[in-house]
Amino acid sequence: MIICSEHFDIKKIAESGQCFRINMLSDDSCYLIHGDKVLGVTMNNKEEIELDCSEDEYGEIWSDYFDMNTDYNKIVSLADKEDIFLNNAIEYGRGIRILKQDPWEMIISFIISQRKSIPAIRTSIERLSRLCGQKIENPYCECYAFPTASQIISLSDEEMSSCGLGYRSAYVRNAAEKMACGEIDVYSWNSLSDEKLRENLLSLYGVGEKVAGCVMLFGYHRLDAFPEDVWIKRALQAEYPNGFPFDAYKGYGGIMQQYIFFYYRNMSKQK
DNA sequence: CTCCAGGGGCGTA
DNA sequence: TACGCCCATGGA
Repeated sequence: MIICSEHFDIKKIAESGQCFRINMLSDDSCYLIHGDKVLGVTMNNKEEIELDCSEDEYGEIWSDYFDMNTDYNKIVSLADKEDIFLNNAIEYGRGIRILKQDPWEMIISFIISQRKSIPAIRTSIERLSRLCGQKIENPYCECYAFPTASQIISLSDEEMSSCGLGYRSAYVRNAAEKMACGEIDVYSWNSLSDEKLRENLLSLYGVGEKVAGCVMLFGYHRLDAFPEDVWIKRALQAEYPNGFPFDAYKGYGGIMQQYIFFYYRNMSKQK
């Protein structure tokens, strides 16, 4: 089916560091893996997006996954008109959305992400899924769902190392053991307050402030979460010597964070 | 408080 | 081909 939005650029979303399972086939075409589904996405032109699914499946799964009920025009219009940097970042990143991804997948993915580049994270997650995830029949690729906790704990240390997890293996195994034995249920954390959710995430071995922030934003859709990695820290230091106006953007600071991250990182790469 | 492991991708020579 | 650089967290 076809959807229309000026805030939907799957390539920018794929490069924005929030999702590691979008595989670009060309500049405007890709497939992505979510749960036990694979979806083909093609950008026919700037504002027309073709999704390879039925209207029913779109309504049941993808509309929510792509967060189509959030009005990005309204949010970006709230940016301070005198903040040239932020307005440039928003214009440059137009099309980025915050996806609603699976909390369990986000916890493990961002534990793996620490001290890794985006391509390296993608490689590790692909290997892990291939090793123990459920195979998904689809017309695009040999695809495997992101593994469950019990699938992960079935792996030997050697198998985990073969995914390039390095010292993160112990973090991943610890979280999977807690989840598999029922000590924690990350899906039930959806109902918690931001503060309690952050506390629970930080209690996991290998999860610090930055990883917790990413999981809150991308796995629990807490739009106030503002994960600060090195790029964001550099951007805020360079562009907001008096501090970023968090209070002015209460309720969607995480969206501003995505625009700033994408813009600043790409500007730095250019030179 | 400071220091540093650890491993894969990437830019540079 | 080879080398240095990047990098989030826990633990010494």
